Amino acid sequence: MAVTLKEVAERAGVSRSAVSRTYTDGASVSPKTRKKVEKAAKELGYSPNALASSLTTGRTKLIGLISNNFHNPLFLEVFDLFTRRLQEKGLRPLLVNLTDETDPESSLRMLKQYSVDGVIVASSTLSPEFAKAFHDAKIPVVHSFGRFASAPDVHVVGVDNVECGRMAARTLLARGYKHIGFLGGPKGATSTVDRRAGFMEVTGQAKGIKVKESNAAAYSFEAGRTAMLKELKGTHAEAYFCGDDVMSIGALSAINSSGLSAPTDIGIIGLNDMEMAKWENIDLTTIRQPIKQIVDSSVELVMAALEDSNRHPEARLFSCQVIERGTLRPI
Amino acid sequence: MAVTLKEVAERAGVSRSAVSRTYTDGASVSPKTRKKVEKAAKELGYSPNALASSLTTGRTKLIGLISNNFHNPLFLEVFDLFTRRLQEKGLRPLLVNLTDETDPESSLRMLKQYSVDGVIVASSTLSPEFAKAFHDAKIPVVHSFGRFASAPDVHVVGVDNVECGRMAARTLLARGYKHIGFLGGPKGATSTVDRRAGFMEVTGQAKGIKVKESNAAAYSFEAGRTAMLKELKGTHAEAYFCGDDVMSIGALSAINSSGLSAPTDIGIIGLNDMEMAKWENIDLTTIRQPIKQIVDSSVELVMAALEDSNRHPEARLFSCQVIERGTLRPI
DNA sequence: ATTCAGATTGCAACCGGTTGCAAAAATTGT
DNA sequence: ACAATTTTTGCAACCGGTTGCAATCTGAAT
Repeated sequence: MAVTLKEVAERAGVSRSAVSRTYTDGASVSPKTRKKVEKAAKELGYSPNALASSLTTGRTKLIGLISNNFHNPLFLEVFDLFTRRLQEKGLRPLLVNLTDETDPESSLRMLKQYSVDGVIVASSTLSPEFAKAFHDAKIPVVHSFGRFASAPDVHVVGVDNVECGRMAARTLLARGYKHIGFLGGPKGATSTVDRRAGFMEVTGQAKGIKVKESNAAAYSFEAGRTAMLKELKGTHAEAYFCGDDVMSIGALSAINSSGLSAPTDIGIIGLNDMEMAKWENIDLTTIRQPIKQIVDSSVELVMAALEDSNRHPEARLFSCQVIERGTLRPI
Repeated sequence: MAVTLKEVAERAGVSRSAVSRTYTDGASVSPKTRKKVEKAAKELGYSPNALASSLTTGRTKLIGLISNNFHNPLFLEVFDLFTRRLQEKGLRPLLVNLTDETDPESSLRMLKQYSVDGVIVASSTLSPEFAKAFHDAKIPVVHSFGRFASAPDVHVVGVDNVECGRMAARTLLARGYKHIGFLGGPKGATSTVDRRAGFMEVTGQAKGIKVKESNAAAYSFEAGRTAMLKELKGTHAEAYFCGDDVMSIGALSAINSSGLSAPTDIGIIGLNDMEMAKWENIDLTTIRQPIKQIVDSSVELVMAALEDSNRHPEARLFSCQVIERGTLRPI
């Protein structure tokens, strides 16, 4: 098998502790022994067993990265950012795909078995109870893209979805749309609920505005398309705020198949600003979530929580921004 | 911290071995003690520390999942499938994002440190040397979506890209295109090289066919779009085989921005059949890679390699299939 | 040369489990 | 009831490291 500390010690003619200390920073080793150890280690091709050391140190540098968003292209970007950032910080992502079939209990148990130092839950649709389960198991957890709460149970990093809803509404009103639609994501999702609240708040206060609302079955292309096709059968609004970018693209597809086009016949504003949104054939006006900042902040927060395990739960919010492209008429 | 085996043993009034054996299958424990142990474990909320046991058993059930494809939507599907499958088999994916900046050496070292049982390299563009490095480190490795070789250095699961090239060429010829184009991915990638070879083989044997070729800088939307825009400046072919689906979508976007359309003015056939390809606004004719089979087979193969570590390297190939949609004219 | 503080070193116990082995208990056969 | 098996059990050593502690070494100060 692999080369062990003992073999290196023998070869270098020092004690096992000396070898160990060479690879532990802050430990006291003379330059001379360090040299000897490093030489022997190189010759033998030794690298310390991180798992064995975790036994005594109590730190594995393993971070559970849990998500159920394996169909939303935005999350490929999110995973990219998370893995890069964690790697930079010397942490290792243990990926968990929380499908509908897998029971959360068993995922939790397995993460405990692998003694992850912390957990990042990357999902807007996941129930807060799930994140809370980790909290109860005394594992630091950060809920990324989670729901804002003024007194959160667990650390949350994300955007204020209520404000996103307001922002979308204001954007549509500013462009003079009089009949506007809220085409939300799945009704149960907290993100949908919050965005709707903000949206309705602003539109409710405006004069002479007609609002209609409906929901798609999921944050997906098909669901967005289906929902928009349904809209087009009745009297549709002049512009819609869609649940997210993927749904928006589905909606646009529905609009085009019906012989209409955006923004001429119907305006669309999405949410997320995933990479595809700026593809020239999509050119979607949308509200950008600052995913890089959310990711970086989540990693930073989970590391901080590692240091101080009963750190008080904290909510970090980032502001969104309207990205003007070609699916809303100009102001 | 967490509850340990010792505490359970004390509570149950049995030896530590008894507890250990309760959680090791195949071990000899009487139903009576097992009951006692399970009771105590439940009361204490005990779950065995997988890392500690790996120390003696030599198995972590950790599988390194390495990729550099964090921008190709196909790979979100691939990650979804991999994580699900690995989870089903009781294995845990340790995700590694091999960016251009990260040096492969250090990733290898880190995976060794975490004593992963095996490694799956999921990438078509990754150099075979990289996969080989693991092989040399005596870690079972499967190169998924890798290049076929009749005498492979490491296990490979994927498709025969040469045959894909032939298939694309035949499909175009069958539709009567006389002037056809190979719009490949990055020139260095083995997948590009192989597909080109197959494509040229078939077109070279056909009579009266004019072939032109060029390459995009990457398997990406932008690169595909840019490459196609360039084509459109000169005299373009009647139909193109594009490097992959994302590139195809970029190419289609270029075609549309130029006031042309597929398949009327130009035909496009892609490769992969990622989910987006069947979106109604894309409706891309393409060659399907059976990614589910590739993934399942990769997991199966890595498990087999775990059993028998000096199993002979094996190449598993799956056949592709043309999926007819709307970007090529009918036969 | 002597003293003494600070740096370096090795010993041995420990982290949370597993496992070979021999002793103890349960089962079987007569 | 007794011997021969088979099963179950606990002891103790081990997996690959870390770390508190006491012993040793070093160099500066006297």
